[in-house]
Amino acid sequence: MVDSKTPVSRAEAAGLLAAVADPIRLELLHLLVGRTRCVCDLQPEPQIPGNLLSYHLKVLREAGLIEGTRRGRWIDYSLVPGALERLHAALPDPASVARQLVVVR
Amino acid sequence: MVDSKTPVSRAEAAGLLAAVADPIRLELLHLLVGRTRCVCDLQPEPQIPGNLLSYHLKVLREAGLIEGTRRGRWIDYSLVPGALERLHAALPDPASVARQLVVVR
DNA sequence: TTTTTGAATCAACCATGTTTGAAGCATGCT
DNA sequence: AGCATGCTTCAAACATGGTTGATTCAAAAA
Repeated sequence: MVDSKTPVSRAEAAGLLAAVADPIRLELLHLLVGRTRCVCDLQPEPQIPGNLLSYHLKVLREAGLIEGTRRGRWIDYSLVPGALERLHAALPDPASVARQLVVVR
Repeated sequence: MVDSKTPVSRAEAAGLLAAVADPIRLELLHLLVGRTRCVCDLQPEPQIPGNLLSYHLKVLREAGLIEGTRRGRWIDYSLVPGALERLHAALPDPASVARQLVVVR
């Protein structure tokens, strides 16, 4: 039974993975797992200039993985619902290997 | 309980994902799920020149995701055991979000 | 041994992505 | 209004990655 909202072409899947295939962006994603954070405490280790941080947030935003909402002077970022599921769905499913090991011959 | 053979730093994880964040390589990976194939029938759609195919296979090989063994004039490629699991482990775990939704605050 | 086949490698070229520095914009404070 | 803060945007410099064409290599066939 397959997730029907993921009709991902290979190109789309690759694009989604590319958004995350960067140490800084992967770190940002981890910082956002399960919580919302203001840009100001979204600094990875080691620290990076603010405009660079902005750039990487933009890449994740344009990939539809995160979203930001303004709160006064600050902008809070959080994962878009289903973002992690969509990422995993972009990868081949390990379970299908097991199935083939059983069925094929 | 965490998979102990995955002490992946963010940089390592990002590198692994980068190996797969390309439409051609993602397609190659899918072609190898559950079966071994000779390079000659590893042609993605649309077809690509042989040397380019070789290049992409090399990227996947150097990432430790696939391996090739020579059989006469041909070389058979297959997934390295655990390759798909390692890829998924490079992404944040969706389950941990659920946990935080329950535990936090 | 020469030729053919399947595949890898190399160097050059082109395209894309990342980083930097400077400028811009919205919000809130005085 | 004027100024400070938090964040984004822009253009230029730089680095990396993908593609191409030519060459090389190993194994098998002639």
